[in-house]
Amino acid sequence: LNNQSPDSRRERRISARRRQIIDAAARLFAEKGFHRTTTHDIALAADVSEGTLYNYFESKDELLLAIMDMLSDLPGLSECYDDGVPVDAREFLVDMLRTRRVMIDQYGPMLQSVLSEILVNPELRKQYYQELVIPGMLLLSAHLQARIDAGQIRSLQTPFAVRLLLSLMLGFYVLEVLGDPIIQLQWEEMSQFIANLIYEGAAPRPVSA
Amino acid sequence: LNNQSPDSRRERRISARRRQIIDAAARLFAEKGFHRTTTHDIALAADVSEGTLYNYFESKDELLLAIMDMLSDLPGLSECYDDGVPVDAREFLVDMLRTRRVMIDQYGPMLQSVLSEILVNPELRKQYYQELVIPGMLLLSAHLQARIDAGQIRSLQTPFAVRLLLSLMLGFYVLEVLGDPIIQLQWEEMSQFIANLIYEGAAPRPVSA
Amino acid sequence: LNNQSPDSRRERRISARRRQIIDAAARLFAEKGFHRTTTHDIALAADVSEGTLYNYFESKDELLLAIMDMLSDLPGLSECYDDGVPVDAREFLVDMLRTRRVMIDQYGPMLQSVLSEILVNPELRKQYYQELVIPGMLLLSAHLQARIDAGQIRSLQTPFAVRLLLSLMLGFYVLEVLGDPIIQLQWEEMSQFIANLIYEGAAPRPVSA
Amino acid sequence: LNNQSPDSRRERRISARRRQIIDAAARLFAEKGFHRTTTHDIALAADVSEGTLYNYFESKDELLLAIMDMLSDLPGLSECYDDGVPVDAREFLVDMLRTRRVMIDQYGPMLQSVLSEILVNPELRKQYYQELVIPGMLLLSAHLQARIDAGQIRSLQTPFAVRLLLSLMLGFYVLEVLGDPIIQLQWEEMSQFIANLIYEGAAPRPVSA
DNA sequence: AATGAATGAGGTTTCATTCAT
DNA sequence: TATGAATGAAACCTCATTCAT
Repeated sequence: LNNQSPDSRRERRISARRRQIIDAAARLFAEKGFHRTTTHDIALAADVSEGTLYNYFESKDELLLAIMDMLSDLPGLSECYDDGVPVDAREFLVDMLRTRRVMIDQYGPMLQSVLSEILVNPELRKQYYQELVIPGMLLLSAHLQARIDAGQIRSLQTPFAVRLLLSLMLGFYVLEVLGDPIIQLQWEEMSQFIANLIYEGAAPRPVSA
Repeated sequence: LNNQSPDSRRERRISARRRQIIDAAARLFAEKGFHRTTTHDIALAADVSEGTLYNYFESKDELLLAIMDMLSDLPGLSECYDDGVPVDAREFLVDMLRTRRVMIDQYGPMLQSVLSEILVNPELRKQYYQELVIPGMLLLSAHLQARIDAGQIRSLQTPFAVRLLLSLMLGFYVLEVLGDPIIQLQWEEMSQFIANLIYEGAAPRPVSA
Repeated sequence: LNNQSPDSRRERRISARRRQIIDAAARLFAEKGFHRTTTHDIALAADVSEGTLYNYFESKDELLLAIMDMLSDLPGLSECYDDGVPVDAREFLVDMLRTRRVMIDQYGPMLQSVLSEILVNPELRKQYYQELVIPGMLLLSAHLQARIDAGQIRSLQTPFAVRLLLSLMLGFYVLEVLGDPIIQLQWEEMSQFIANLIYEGAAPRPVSA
Repeated sequence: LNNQSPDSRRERRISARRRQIIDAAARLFAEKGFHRTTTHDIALAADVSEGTLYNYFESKDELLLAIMDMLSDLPGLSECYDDGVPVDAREFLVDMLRTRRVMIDQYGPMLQSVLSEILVNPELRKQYYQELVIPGMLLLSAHLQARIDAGQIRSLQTPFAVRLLLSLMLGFYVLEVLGDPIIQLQWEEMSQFIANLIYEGAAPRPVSA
C-alpha cells in the first residue's frame, strides 16, 4: 500500500519544508522588513533550526529571491483574466480590481517585503521588472486589445493604458499597506467608482436632450 | 557690516551642515537602501567624520526621520495646484502629472529611501501617513471640489477620486523607479493620454450624428 | 567452497572501507588542509554517506590519527635498508634517497596532511615523534653503526649523523611540496651529488702528488 | 617640544598596534594552529577588541599573510652572511647554523604557523616560495660561490649544494619543533659536527702517512 | 566643534556530529 | 549497515555608537 515511490515522497517533503520556511520568512519580512529579521527569527517562526535554513537556501538573500520566484509563479496572474471576454468592459475593470484584492490578501506579505527591497536594490529591481512586471503587462495588454477588438472600449494606446492600470493597482496596494481606511474598508464601492469613472470619464455629463 | 548676529550665522551654518548630511544620506539610501548604507558611507559622502554625524543627528534612524520631515515640509505640494482654477480640467490633470515629475526629479531619492522603509516599518508608516498622505489628500480634495463647483468635471465622490489620483501617482513613481522605459521617456505623451482618458472615459465614442 | 569464515570476510570488508575513507581523506587533507576539508567533502570523495564515516571513525580527528597510524605501520621504513650491508657507503646514501623518493610518491599526501597538523598540535606532535621519528632514528642508527663497523665510513657520533640524514630528508620533502623544480626534476642527479659530497667532503681536494 | 609631527606619531601608533596584534596572533597560531585560534583568542591576547582587529587587518587570512610578510622582511637573512668572506669554510657553516638558531628563537613562532599552512595551501605555497625561498637561495648561492672562488671549498654544483644546506636547516627546524632533545640541547656541538662532516666527508680517513 | 580609533553586541554562515528511517 | 536531514554551537565579521584628543 506504499504506492508512492520514496523519491516522490522525499521530494514532497523537501518542497513542503521549503514552503514552510518561505512562508515564515515572508511573514516576518513583511512585518519587520528583510534587514530587521534575523535568520534566528526565521528559524524560530518556521520551527526549524538555523542550520536547517541553510540546507534549503544558500543564504538569506536567496530566501528573498525564492519569495520573489513564488510571486512570479503565481498561477493567478494568467488565470485572473481568463474568464473569457463576454462580460462588459466596466465589469471587467471591477473584476480586475476584485481579483487583485484576493491576491493581495494571499500574497500581500510576500509582495510587501519584495517591493521594499526592490526600491533600493538595483539588481533585484531588474529581475523583478523582467519576471513580474513585463509578463503582467503583456497579459493585460492582450486583454485590453481583446476588448478593443470586441468594441467594448474605444481604441487607445495600449502601452499607456496598461501602465495606467498597473500603476493604479500598485498605488492602491501601497495605500493599503499604509493603512488607508477607505481602501481597506470600501474596496468594493471604490472599485465600482473607479470602473465607472474610467469607463465614462470625468467630464461633465452632457445633458441628454 | 557684520549685520548678522553671530547666532544667526551659527544657525545657518548648522542648518547647512544638516542639509549636507541629509542629502548625502538620502542619495545613498536610495542607491543601496537604508540598511546597506553604513554611517561610514554617509560620513564619507557628506565629507564629515562619523563622529560629526552624531553631533547633528542622534542616530541613523533619526537621519531617516529627518529625511521624511524634509519631504513633508515641501512647499511644493501646496504650491503645485495654486495657479488658480481657470485652466480647464483636462489641463489640470496634465499639470498635476507634470508637476509631479519635477518634484520626483528633485526629491525622488528621499522618497525612494523613505518609501522602502515605510513598507516594512509600521511606526514610520503611521507617521508618514499622517504627515504626508493625509495633508496631500486634503489639498487634492479641495482642488477637486473647486473643479466640481466650477462645473469643469461632473460631481463625483471626492474621497474615491482623490485616492484614484494619488494611487496613480504613487504607482507611476514605483514604475519609474523600476526602470520602465515608457514612463521614463514618454512622460509627456503619457500625461496627455491619461488626462484625456480620465476626462473622456474609455467607453466607445458615440458616433455623433 | 566458502572457505572463508564469514567473520574474516566481514573484517576484510570493514578494513577495505576504512582504507577507502582514509585514502580519500588523506588526499583532501593534503590538497586543502585538514581544517578546510569538511566531513561532507570526505564522504563525497570516499563515495559513502557522512553517517557512514562515523561508523568507521569516531570523529574527524580520529581520521587524522588513523592516517598517522598508517604512516607508522609502513613496512617500508624497515625494509628499505634491509638489503644487507655489502653495497658501499656512497651507494647506500644514494639508495636511501632513492627509496625515500618512492615512498614519498606513495605516502606523500598522508605525510603532508599529518606534518601540517603536527607543526601546530602539541599532542599530535608528541605521538608522531614517539611512533615515527624515534623508530626511524633507531633503524638509521643501526645501519650507520653497521657501516662504521664495516669500515665503510669513519667513526662518527651517530646521534648527530642520524639527525643530519633525517633532517636532510625532511627538508627535501618540504622543498618538494613547495614545488622546487630542481628537487622535483633532478632528483637522481642531486642524490648522486649529495652522496658524493657527504662521502668526500667539501674541502678542496688535495692535489694528489 | 612637540617636535614630532602628529602624522608621524599617528603612524607609529598604528604600526605599533599592528605589530602588537601580529605578535599575539603568531604566538597563538604557533601554539594551536591557525584554524584552532579564534579571532576572539587573538583579540584577547593582543588586548584589543575583536572589532579593532578588523580595523587593522581585513580578515583573519590577511593576518597570516601579514605574518608571512614580516618573515620576508627580515633584515636577518641578508645580514647573516655579511661578515665578509675571510673566516674559513668550516667556520662559515658553523656560523650559518648558529645564526639560524638565533633567528629561530626570534621568529620561530611565525615560521611555525606559516609553514603549517603552506603545506596545505597551494596559493600561500607559491607566494612563500617566491618571496622567501628563492631570495634565500640566491643569497646562499652567492656566498657559496665566493667560497669557491676563494678556494675555501672545492668547486661544486651550487644549485644542488644550496638545496642541501636549505633542506638541512628546514629539517632541523622541523625536528626542533617536534621536540627532539638533541637538536634542542646540543645545538652547538651538533653544528660543529655537521660542519666538520660536510667539510671533511664521511669517508674513512686515509691514514696519513 | 570635529575627529576617527575603539568598542562589542549581534548578525550570518559553517560544519562536525547525531539519529530516525 | 547505510543514509542524509536536522541540529546548534561557535566561528568570522560588521557597524552603529562612543569618547578621548
